[in-house]
Amino acid sequence: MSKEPTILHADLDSFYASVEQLLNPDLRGKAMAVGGGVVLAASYEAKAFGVRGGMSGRKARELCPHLLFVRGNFDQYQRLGDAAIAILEDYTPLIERISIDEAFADVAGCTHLFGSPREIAEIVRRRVRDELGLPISVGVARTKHLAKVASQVAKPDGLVVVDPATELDFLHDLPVGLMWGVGPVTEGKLKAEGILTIGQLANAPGRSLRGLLGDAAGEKLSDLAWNRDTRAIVREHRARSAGAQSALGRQPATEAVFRPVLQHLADRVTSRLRAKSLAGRTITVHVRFADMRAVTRAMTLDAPVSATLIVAEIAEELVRQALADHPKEKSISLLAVSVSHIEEQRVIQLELSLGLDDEKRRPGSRQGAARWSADRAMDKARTRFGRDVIGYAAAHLERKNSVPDAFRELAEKDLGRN
DNA sequence: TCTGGGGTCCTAGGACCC
DNA sequence: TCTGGGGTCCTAGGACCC
Repeated sequence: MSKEPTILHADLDSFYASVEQLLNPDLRGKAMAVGGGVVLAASYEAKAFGVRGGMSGRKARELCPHLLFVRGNFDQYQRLGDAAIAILEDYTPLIERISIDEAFADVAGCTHLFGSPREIAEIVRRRVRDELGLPISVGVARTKHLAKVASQVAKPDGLVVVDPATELDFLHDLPVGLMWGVGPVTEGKLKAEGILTIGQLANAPGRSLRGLLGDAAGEKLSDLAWNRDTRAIVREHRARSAGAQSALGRQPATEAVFRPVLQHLADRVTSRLRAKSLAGRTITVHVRFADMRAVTRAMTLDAPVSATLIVAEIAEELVRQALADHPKEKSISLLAVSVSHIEEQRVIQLELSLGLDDEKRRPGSRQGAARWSADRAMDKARTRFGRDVIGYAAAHLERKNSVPDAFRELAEKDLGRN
């Protein structure tokens, strides 16, 4: 591992809210939030009242009665998030984008051109402020985890460089909740053991930690607490799954309700897969009941699929199973469809998408094999669920989106190259 | 207090194979 | 007839992240 801290973690502050305050001067200095039913992002002025992302709009208004809500300008978020990443790219190609507003960068190879990591971080922060008008916090350290912790400590609108000589001193005084992988549940378990700081976690016996949190999590947190983080910057991640979900409020758990929703979700997912020449073998559905309890049903096929109708029919059958297993649940509040075990599927993609896309041109000799695979997958489904599972489904869905499509697209991860 | 949408990884138990 | 161990895959559920 290198001696110098060259990993930057750059994180735009309260991103959506900052963009809204940038676009509309009337919102500056005010407690405001993006969203409606749910808070997608809150300004620092709102956070001072305890308003947090993910919180229901009602709860947020309780905490902060004068809170201003704005609908999102999602295309602007995409544009400005990309622009901030582009500024980082002026200094190094070694960038791992985590989300729309957050990225790691390794500047080890470019300090001779642009100065020390601290200087590069300062330049990036100034340029994002000057050119885009947005606050961004940056952490600089020897490891990804420490850089990320540092950027959280730096917020709002700050820079923290962790000196390698004192990194454990820096880390060990901080609360465990700042660690990557410690959420509310883990934090609660640790607290029950009297472990409140990262230092206390570091000094807890590894065995008891693994017993408390499981082998993998115990091991990982122990490593992170001692700053034994060996993860490198990864520029491109291959997608392992793709999914879509829709909150329904509270609707009767009937075929008339779930069929059109599942067809819409299947179409969203498979069209994304087909666009990247991908297909997947495992179809998973989530059903959340009115009481917020959720169940999962999954089925793995012999061959990968990406056709809307196949995924939709299997999803419907899985939902029927889930409902049959919970006969007392009369209402559902959310449905989700996801496809995993994803593989590249250039040839079969063309076949399965026949009639759905424009791509009908293909070498005739491949048709047989592709059809065979599709049929085999269908046969597997029929073996499991009965003859008439796979058929033609019509229903088109006209529905009022609970969330704008632009936000869905924002949340989608790029499934990969191509 | 009834909460969006898109992901990753881990665990435990069971089926199945050698 | 009863009994072992190791490995892989699948399913269901859960925690966590942005």
